[in-house]
This record gives sequence, structure tokens and C-alpha cells, in this order.
Amino acid sequence: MEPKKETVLSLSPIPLYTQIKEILRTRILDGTYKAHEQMPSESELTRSFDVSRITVRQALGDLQKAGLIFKIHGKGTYVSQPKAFQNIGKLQGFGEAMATMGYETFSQVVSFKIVPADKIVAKKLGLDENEMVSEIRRVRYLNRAPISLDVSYLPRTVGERLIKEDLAHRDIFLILENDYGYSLGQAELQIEAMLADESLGRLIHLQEGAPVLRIERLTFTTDNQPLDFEYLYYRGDAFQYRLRVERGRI
Amino acid sequence: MEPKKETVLSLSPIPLYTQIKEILRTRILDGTYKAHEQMPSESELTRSFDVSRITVRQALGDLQKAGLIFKIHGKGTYVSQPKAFQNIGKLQGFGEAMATMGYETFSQVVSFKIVPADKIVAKKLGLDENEMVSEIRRVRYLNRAPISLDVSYLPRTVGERLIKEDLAHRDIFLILENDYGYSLGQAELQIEAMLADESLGRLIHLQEGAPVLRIERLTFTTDNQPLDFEYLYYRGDAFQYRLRVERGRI
DNA sequence: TTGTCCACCATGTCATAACAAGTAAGCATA
DNA sequence: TATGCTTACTTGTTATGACATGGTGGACAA
Repeated sequence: MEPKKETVLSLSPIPLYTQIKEILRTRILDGTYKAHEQMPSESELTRSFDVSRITVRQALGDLQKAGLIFKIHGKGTYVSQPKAFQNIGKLQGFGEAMATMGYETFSQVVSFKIVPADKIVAKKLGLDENEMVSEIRRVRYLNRAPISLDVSYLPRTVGERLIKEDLAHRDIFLILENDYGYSLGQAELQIEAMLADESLGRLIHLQEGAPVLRIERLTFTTDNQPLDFEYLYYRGDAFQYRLRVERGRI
Repeated sequence: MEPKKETVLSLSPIPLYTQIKEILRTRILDGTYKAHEQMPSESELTRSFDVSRITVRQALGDLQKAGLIFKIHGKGTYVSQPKAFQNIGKLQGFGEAMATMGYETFSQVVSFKIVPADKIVAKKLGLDENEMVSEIRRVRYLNRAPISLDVSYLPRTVGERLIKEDLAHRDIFLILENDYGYSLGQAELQIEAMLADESLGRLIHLQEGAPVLRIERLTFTTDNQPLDFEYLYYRGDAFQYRLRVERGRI
């Protein structure tokens, strides 16, 4: 079958490969070429658009980069499955995971202090160094066994207000949202493994040198103001941090 | 000034543009070409590597895709500023994530076996116990230092196909998506801390008893079929798992 | 019937060549 | 001086052609 010269490309300053790319993209999106179907081969496209192979390859290469098609060496070029374009990572953390499994949790406030922000805290919360912030230390218990130490840094006034709440049974995030009217958005997490030192071991009942999961979490409001910076130290032997992430569009 | 023919490219099956790309990447990462400095022009590279311009352009194009360099029409090619901290929260393979930050990584395949699925693997991948699956063990290197051991379980046929690929330099996720046409969706992660045992310590150069981040990752296609189940053991001292999540629950 | 080999078609790599177009600097002219 | 032109770079686009390599199926032999 002779592939007919179907499409007239314009002589405009728009490069040929761009024009071809757009035509092919349209055909993929409108279903002319369906997912997992084979596209016309490079030589077919070369003939039907009356351009050189290098031009066709540049168009196809761009579409491949964009994730619309994929190639298999020796077989051909195929249309990709369309991807959902969302990049949400939903975090399922301590309370939720434990509650769904029917466990009982509570927190014990170990200390509350107003301290000058050190370099890291200041940078994370967007404050000046040595500006005063609230530091809340809590030990979390699962079925009466200590499982983590949470060290939270918040703006001074927010912390002073929080410390009067029932932090033993209520979640800080829920208080911030439901009682104080903050709207929480994204959080940045950094997770690493370390060994327990003596003081941490005493608080969460671990031997010195036992493995600990250390999480730094900076939580932002929906308008991207940093609000809460925490260090979370989880017993490595008794806890798994579980989350579900999505793959974004390329 | 006459650009001298400096580097001898090998005749190996590795494409010329790949070799050139790696050489240039190394020079960028080791500071031979510094950020915001102009790279040698295409014609200079053409002469010094003694290849055609199309080959040089393919190498430069790949580096540009990876974000290491940028071009200005009519002026030249420049080294990008290394990105400080970025994105994440998306599902990314290790190599993919590191590459976007301009780090040099490669993997060494330690073993490839066809093994019967144990209870956990079978359950995660939705197979029957003792059904045969592919097990790929890789040690990943960041800037030439070992940083993690990855143990991947995949359906037998997928693994047999994968093992023929250039796993040393390519990310499995990208192969699955771009070459095989899988569309990856969500992943479930479980993260915990543990201590290195002797054999793990040997592989990633750690003392026995050093802290290790252990991640279980089950990756699904967009139509929710489990495809890849991995155990990732990261050196606790050298790596932080960083991600950005949306408001979840504590 | 089964297995091997080869032709054919697919994409991958690479060379040579030409012209287009953006940038910048130097030089000539108004 | 200021303007504009020439020139010599740069990257961008495109053509033609060649050979390498992977995948597949049919021809053919055992």
C-alpha cells in the first residue's frame, strides 16, 4: 500500500518537526492512534510527510520524551497508556495507621520551652536566628509502650497556645486546623536512619546503639508559610513508616 | 588555538554519543566545566572527539534533558547551576532522582536469579506462593561510593527482559515506562530503621551494626497491577530520603 | 512436525553537507 | 557620536545515505 502524502506542512517559520509533532500529538489525543497501538513506522511517516527520516525522528523523540509514545527497538513505535497527571503523595502516618489497625495511642508532653531558634530551625521556619520559638517534646505511646519522641518547633505564640490544649489525646495538626483555623498544605519530609543515644534510649526504652528512624518534617500552610518543624525519632524495631506516592507526569 | 584530539573513545558496543556524554558529565561534576561557564562549542567538540556534529549534538541534547547544561541559540552551551533542593513526593527511581540533581550514579548487578516467590513477595505481587519470579540484586553507587542495596522482585518474564538492559546506567522505572510501555501509577512505601548485618555491610561498605534505612516499595501500574516489589537498604549515614507530601494525618 | 536459518522490516547510530537564524564585535558611514 | 552593515562566530533545522542491531515470520531442512 502506497502511503499517500496526506498532510501539507506549512512553510512558516515553525520547524517541520514541530509541525509533525503537533499533528501526531493531536492524533494520539483524539484517538486516531490508540493506546498500545503501533504508530506508522518512521519510513512511512517519512514518505507521507515528505520529509527526511531525521526530521521524523526528532518529532517522535520529542513525543517520547513527553511520554506520549514509546519505542521498541526492532519492532516499532507505540502509543503510551495515558497517565493521570497528579502528583500527590498521601501520607499515612502514625495515628491513622495505628487507628485503622485498632491500636490505642496517646502522647505525653515531656517538656515545653521557649528557646532561641538555632540555625536550622530558623531557616526552616523562615525566622531570624535566635528569635524565640516554642519547643514541645512529646513521647508517643502505642499500647502503653513508648514508640517515638517528637520534638516540635512552632512560632512562639502558637506554641504557648497549644501547650494549654489536651495534647495527650489530641493531634497537633487537628488542633491547628480545627481550632486555630490554619489550613495545612504540603509537608517536606527527610528520612534517615541513625542510632539511639543514651537520652533518646531512655525516653523510648531502647538500648544505646539501637536503630532509630529519624524524620525531619516541615509542614506548610496552604499559602506556603512554614508553620511547624519537627524531629520525629521512631523506634526502628517497632514501627514502619508507611506511605503511598504517585508517579507524576514526565 | 587548535583543539587537540584528547580523548580516545573505545570501539566497544557503547555508542559514541553515550561515551561522550559520560565524559562531559564527569567534567561537569568534577568541576572541569564550572556552573555558568561556557562549554566548548559543538564544532570544537566535533574536532576534539573526532566525531560528527550529529553525535556531539545527541550527547549534548541528553545532558540538556538531564538538566546539566543549557543552550542559548546563537551564543553557546553553558553549564547549569546545580539544583539545590527540588520536587519529590513523586515516585521516582533512585537514578532518576539523583540525575535530576546532577549526581552521577550507576548500579552494579550483583545477582540475577529466577526464584520461587516467598510468602511476602507472592502476596505483594499477587502471585501464588512458589510461582517463579525474577530477583535482581543491585548495589547503587553515588559518586563512586556504594550507597544502597536494591533487591527487586518482578514477574519472571519482565526480569528476564530487564536483565539484558543497561541496568548499570538506566533506571528500571524509566525502562519499564519508556521501553516496555508500562504506565506506572502509585507506589506503597514502608520505611524502617535497622542495623546492617555482615553481608549487607560488605556490599555497601558498612560496619556490622551501622544504621540502615530499609524501604519496602511496591509499585503499581496505573491500572493497579502490582509490578515491582523492592527492598531498598540505604546507608543511614550517607543518604536521606526526601519527599514532599500533602496534608495527611499524623 | 519441529527446529534452524535467513530475508525483511523495525529502530539505533553515525557521517557529511548545507542553510537558517541568533549574537556580538568591529568597522564604515551619516 | 550614533547608526547600521559586515563578518564571524554560535546553535537550530533538514537532507541523504550508510551500516548496526533487534524482532518476526516464512522457507527450508531434518
